[in-house]
Order: sequence, then C-alpha cells, then structure tokens
Amino acid sequence: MNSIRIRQTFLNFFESRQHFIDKSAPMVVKNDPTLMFTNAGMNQFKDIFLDNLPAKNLRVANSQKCLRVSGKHNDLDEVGHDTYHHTMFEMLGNWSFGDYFKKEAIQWAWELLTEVYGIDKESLYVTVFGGDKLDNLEPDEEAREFWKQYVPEERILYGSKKDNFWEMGETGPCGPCSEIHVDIRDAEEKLKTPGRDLVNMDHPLVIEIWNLVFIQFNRLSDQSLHPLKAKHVDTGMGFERLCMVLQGKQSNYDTDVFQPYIKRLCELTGKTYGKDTDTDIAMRVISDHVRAVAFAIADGELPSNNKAGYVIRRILRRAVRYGYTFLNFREPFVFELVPVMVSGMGDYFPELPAQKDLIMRVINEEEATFLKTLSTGIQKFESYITTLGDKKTVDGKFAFELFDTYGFPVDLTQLMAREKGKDVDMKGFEEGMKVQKERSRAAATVDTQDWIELSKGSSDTVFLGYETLVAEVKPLKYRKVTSKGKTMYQLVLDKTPFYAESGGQIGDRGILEAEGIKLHILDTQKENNLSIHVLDKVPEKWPAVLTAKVDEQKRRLTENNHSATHLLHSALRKVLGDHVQQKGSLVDEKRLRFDFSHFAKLTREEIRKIEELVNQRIRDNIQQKEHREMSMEEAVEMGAIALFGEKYGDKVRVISFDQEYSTELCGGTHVHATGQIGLFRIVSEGAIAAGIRRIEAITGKLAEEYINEKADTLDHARELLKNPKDVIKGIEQLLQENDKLRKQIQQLQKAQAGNMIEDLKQGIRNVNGMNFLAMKLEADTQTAKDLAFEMKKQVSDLFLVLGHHAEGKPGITIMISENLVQKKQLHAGNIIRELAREIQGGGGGQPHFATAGGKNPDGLDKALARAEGYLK
RNA sequence: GGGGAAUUAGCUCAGUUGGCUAGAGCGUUUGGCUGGCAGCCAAGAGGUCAUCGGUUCGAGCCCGAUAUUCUCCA
Repeated sequence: MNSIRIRQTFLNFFESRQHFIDKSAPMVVKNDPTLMFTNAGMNQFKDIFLDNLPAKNLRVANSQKCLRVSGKHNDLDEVGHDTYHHTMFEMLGNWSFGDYFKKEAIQWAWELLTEVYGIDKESLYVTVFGGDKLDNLEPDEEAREFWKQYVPEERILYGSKKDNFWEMGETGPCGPCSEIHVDIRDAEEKLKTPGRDLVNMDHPLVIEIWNLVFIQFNRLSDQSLHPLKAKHVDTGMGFERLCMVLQGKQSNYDTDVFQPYIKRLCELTGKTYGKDTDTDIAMRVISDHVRAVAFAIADGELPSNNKAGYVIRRILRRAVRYGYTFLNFREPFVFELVPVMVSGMGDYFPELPAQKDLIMRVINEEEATFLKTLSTGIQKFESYITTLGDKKTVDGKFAFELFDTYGFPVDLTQLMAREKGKDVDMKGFEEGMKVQKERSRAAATVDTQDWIELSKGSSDTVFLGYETLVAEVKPLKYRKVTSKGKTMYQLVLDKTPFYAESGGQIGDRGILEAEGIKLHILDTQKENNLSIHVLDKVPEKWPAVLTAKVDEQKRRLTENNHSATHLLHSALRKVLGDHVQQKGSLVDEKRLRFDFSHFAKLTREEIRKIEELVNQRIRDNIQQKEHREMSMEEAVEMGAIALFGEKYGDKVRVISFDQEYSTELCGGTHVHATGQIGLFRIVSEGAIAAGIRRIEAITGKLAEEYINEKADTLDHARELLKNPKDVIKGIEQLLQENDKLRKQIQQLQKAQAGNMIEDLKQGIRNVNGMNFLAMKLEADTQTAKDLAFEMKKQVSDLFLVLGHHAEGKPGITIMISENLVQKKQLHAGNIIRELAREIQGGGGGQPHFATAGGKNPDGLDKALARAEGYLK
C-alpha cells in the first residue's frame, strides 16, 4: 500500500464512523506563548480541552503536520542517526470531545490496524497506565478490560507514569493513555527475545505506533488533579512509522515517503545509499530536514534569527552541514529536493505546489548564506591554528566563541582539529554553553499563576468592538503573571469592545471603570482563542459589572492603517501581478507594514502607481461591506483570498471595499468608508528575505506631515539657491563648481607649500652630518605633517623639528630620515615625548616620524631650543 | 527576551599597547604593449573608517548610546 492510500484509508475509516475530517492546521503556531510549532495533532483543539471553547464537531479526524525539535520526544541532534525519529512528521489522529470514550477508541484502533490495514495480530502489544502512588492514581483497569476482548493478556502491559500518563504541560488537561506497539523483527529474532520485553525499550524494531489518550483530569499549578466534566479522546499515530510497518520495511527512510529524496541525493552526489554509515546518516538528515523547512516556509515562517524562524534556520543549517561534511556539497543543494517533496505530498498539502518557487528561493539563499558563514569560520579557525604552534589542544573557549559568535558548528571544529592532529577541549566548550544557557533561562522565567474565577460564564468572549467602543462588561476570571520582577494581570471578560491583537492589527488600549475604580488596560492579546486584557493592577474587590472604554483615537488611527493595508494589498496585485501573496502584516496607530512575495525591487514608477491606485480608492470613498458569518466556500466565491499558514474556522468574516477591488478574509476593525483614511504614502520598500519584500506606509495626518516636511525641505533648498527654475540642476552646478574650486585650492596649497618648503630649506644647518632644522610656524597639525613628509622627500639626512600653533593649540612634529634613524639610533617618538613637556602635552610616534600636541604655545620656543640637544 | 560579535574604497577584506598622508586583492577609468582564453605593463579615480557623543595633546583603534547585520541561548 503506498503512503497516499495509507493516509486516505485512515481518513475514510473514521469518516464512516461519523468523524468530521478536518484539514491539517498550520505547522507554525501563532497566538500561543507556550508553543512555537504544532507538535501533536491535538494542538489545534487545545481550547476545547481547556474548556475555553465549545467543540463544533464532537468527532474529528485528520492528518496533522507536526514539528518536534526538542523535548522528551525528540532531540534535533538525534534525527537521522536512527531510522525512526523525525523533525517534521504527520500525525494521524481521531478525537472525541465529550462523546465516545475508551471502549470505542480501543475497538476502532484495533479494527483499523488488524482488519483494514491487516497487521499481524501476533506482533502487536498494548500498554495501559499502571497507576501512580504520588498522584494517588489507580491502574487503568477500564482500558485493560476493553483490550482483553481483542488481545491476549500476556500482550497487555502496564506502563509507568512516564510512558502512560499524558500531560499537555505543567498544568492543564491530562489523563492515562494506552499505546499500541508493533514488533517488526524477523521470526528468528522474535524467538530469541519475546517482544513484550522490548516494548518501550527504545528498540528500533519494537516501536509505538499509536497512542490513545483518555483525557479525564485537569492539573492545577499546585500539582493537584481534578476530574473533568467532559472526558475526551485524543489519539495520535505516526504516519511515517505506519507506512514502514505496512510496507514491510525496517526503516522509515526505506518507505515511499522518504525514498524519493534519497534517490535524488544519490543522483546529485553520485553516491549510493546503504554503503557507508556517514553517507546514510547525512542523506537521512537532509531528507528529513527539507520537509520541516519547506512546510515552515509554506506556512509563512521564514528562517530568521529568533524564535520560530531561528528554529527553522537551525534545522536547515544542520542539513547543510551534513551535506557539506559527508556529501561534499559546496554549493546550495537542499532546495533541489523541494520539487521531490511537491510531487510526493503536493496533492494533500496544496500550500506546497502553490509556493514552490518561493520555498526554493528562500532555501537556496539561506543555504548560500550559511556556506559563507562556514567559510569565514574556517578562516578564523585556520588563523587560530597558526597561533597554536605545538600545542595539541584547541581551547574550549575558542571553540565556543567560534560557535557562539560565528555560528560555526562545534563538531565541525572537532573534525577540522582532528585533521590538524589536534583535539578540542570540549569541557571548556560545554562550560561556555552552560553559562550561556543559565543566563538566558534566568532572563526568561515567567511565573503564571492559576486562574481566579470571579463569576461563571463562557470564556468564549463576545467581541463587541465592531460596533461599539464602550460597553458594560462582566469580569470572569483573572490571573497573575510575573516575569523579570514585573507583575501583570491577565483578565478575561464575558464580552468586550477591546480588539485583541491578531491578523497583524495590534491590541486595543483603554480603561475599565466602575464606582471608585479605574483600571488601565495596557494591551489586549490573544492566547489561542482567549481574549486577554492586560492590566498593571487589579482591585481588591471586583465589582460585578464594569464599563469598558477603548482608547478611541488610537483605535481609529489603527483602523485607517488596517483598511489602507487592504487597499495596498489589492493595488500590489493589480500593479505587480497575482503572484503577490501576503507574508506578514503589522498595523498600529502610527504605520502599516506589509510583507509580500515578489521577486524584484519595486521601481519608483511602480511605487508611484501603487500609491496613486490606493489614493484613488480613498477619494472614491468606498463604503465598507462586512459579511460576518460567511461560509468559507461563499467567501472564496466572492473572490476572497485565504492565506497559507492561517487557521480559519468554518464561518469566516469577509471585509470588502468594492467587492471587485478588495475582498479579504479578516477579523480586524476597519474604517466605514475609505475616505476616512485621507491620504496614503509609502515611506519605504525593501527586501527582508529571498523573494519577500516589505513595504512600510503611513496614512492620514502622518502622511500629510511627511509630505509637508519634504516640501519644506525642497522649498528651503530652493531659497538657498536663490529660487532657480530647476533645483536639481542648480545643485548639480553647485557641486561641479565646488569640485572645481576644491581642486584649485589643492593646487594653490601645493604651490604655497612649495614656497614654504623653500623657506624651510633656507633655514637648514648642517650639524654633525645632519641637515637640521627647528622652526616655529603658524599652521595646524595636518599642514605640518604634509610639510614634514614633503621635506623628507626633498632633503636627505633630515632632522626636522616643527613647532606649530593654530587657534591657540600648539603642536610639535618631528621627521628624521630613515638612514639617520639607523645610523644614529634616533627615535623621534622618544624625543618628542621629552619636548612635549615644554608645551604641557604628550606625544609619540615611530622612530622616523612623531607628532605631539599640547596646551601651552609659549613653550614652543623652549622646545625647539631643546631639540638641538639631540644632535650628537 | 538575554548574551557575543561585525560595520573601513563599487565588492572581499587587512589595519598589531592610541602616534598613517588609512592599505591589499578584485573591479573600474585612461594610456601603452599584445592575434585569442578572466592577456601583460603603467598611471589614475574612488573613503564622512555606520551615526551621535565622550576620554585624550592626538581616535579607524579606547568608552557610552543609537542604527543595521550576523550569531548563540531561551
């Protein structure tokens, strides 16, 4: 069975059991401070488990793209070395939200695996939770009883809390789980060691393929467990592993999911897979990593230097590094695997074919940058090695510096050191790493306390802010959050006029008022789907009802910019073409920022055209049309464009300004008619990554001020030039003239210096075979320097001491011909230190030339007189 | 969010305890030589040493702030 059919079979099976087949949520998570990437199929249903939102469907199944790069399940450093761990993988899952529970979950799992997929029953083992004293939990006999209907008892094992009690995080929903393991060793091996002894022992061929989680508790921050009202089922089956089992392979990488990448890599390198351990590992690493990186980019997460973008960068770099070291790649190559991926997964994940070019460009450029980083690192390393001499050990501190500052992987440092017959002090390296980690951790600790409930009600806060900015609201719950000594409070209301930051539009500010109480809302944010109002303090006693008032001015200015963003988006598509896709957006009261895919710098004409188009629409004063509860199908029919990497519900909101011109899916707030925006002006355009450009623009009064300022500058310039017809030409003439004059001055100065040189020459006396001159003149240091160098050219055996002063500041310059320096063991720097005392200053220089400055011009004569003393 | 670093000619980079008239290679312009392929020789142009402030007689170099970029950790 090929992988495409395996996936489809899973979905069909649950669809026929009344499950709603959901799409995969984006792999990159937004609006959740605890999570950067979807790391399990359940992530997108978190709010349902937390009871923040009601479930729309009680039964759901899907295949979810996931990314795991750290934590107990996975460590990036391990991927590729074994044959069954991945960064990016698909998780097949079925869910019950307060609907069916253990009985059906177990029955169906068994049925699907054995009857539909036809896995040999004899090779399956199941585990159930064996209880835990600390948490005062009994073994999960309930699950065991159900399993006994299908599986002989000797293949049902009790598991520890570590393996068989699932928790979402430090706090939150949790419960016992039941895993299905499969033993795919050959018959001979099975005879030698029974499979049951190898379950959960990290054996590569006795592996967990499906985890059925029975969520029935909520854990509070004091570690206590409380039963949930509604019990849920959450299951996850690793797609790649399932393919391995069904295709009779012993490595995930031997399935049709990964083989095409490996084949392509063999083509690119001329190497063969399966002959050399290092080559094999490298090929596995690269095949795995390209999938993670490509999906992230498709979801709009570009490689960058922090947060999620940094994780992506690291994954890609790891792939490049393995290719560099073990496959001898010196040019970008990972991007070449993207077409392989598109043809393998493009049908189920349409974001891949739609953005193939962009994904390839971004990866290619990122690879090129890293290869450059590697080459500067190698340079640093080489020059360090030459300072080592006979020492056998590369300093751990240096290895860490190379890694920390220049991004040079430490294992590469080790490799290169070995080639030079040296080793790396890894202890020192680890030490540096430890210090760095501790520092970061200390800076990032956040203490989040439990919610304190004020009154009952759904946390699915009703948003009133489309219609009103003032409302009577009920506080539902709040909690204290401390980070870096700063304490903030997060508050949830039953309904609110405050817009919570999302879709690029920043959160509202404002106040909450009641009898004798005035609270400042500093920001409004979204955590998953929860609207959180951020306060700096809370009252001792909460009133049942408060008046919420949004800061109107800030909101209106923000709306200007948000609506302008929509107009800009369509203008870009009109002027540049339909390949323009939104890749990011930020809207606040001051400006708007819009990132989009496009492959060339915008010309001045294009920018003007875009501005004109937007301003035209503003003058048309188009009424805003809002469709609040539209189905996705209707919205698409209207011409609305859905963004990749965004998660939409089944009902969407559509905002249009002239349906033909601008129609977008959007939850943000907007002007009623475009005329309100007043004026639109692009202030900057540039690249932020390969194939992605960023425009920043301003609107309304700020745009007006911006233009006025420019006009004023021009007027001013015009006035300064005495109002010429053509200002540019006037300036050009001025510059030309300036250039000409400067050259003339240079020539004059040269001539003058020539004269002065003649004068100076007149004063030369021959003392002890030296052409000695000590003279005072009115000149600055620079002129004196010039004279000194000129004299050196013209006069041999020179010993020149110039005392000079300009604007009250005295200085001394000494020039001695090289041959005198040699012959008489003179040192201008040392001499000048002595002489400078006379003018209350200091100085120094090389043996043949030195300068000094000072404070007392009256001392110059004395200094010059003393100079003669050095003529021995 | 917290550390480390970088910013010098169009490009890639040197620049040693503060004492340079700030250099190199590539590129570029001009001239000469040369039958070729990134040819050779010579001369020249090209710098606000990121920005602002400070220390100092003197700052590309030391200190502080800002900006941008790189990098590691979370």
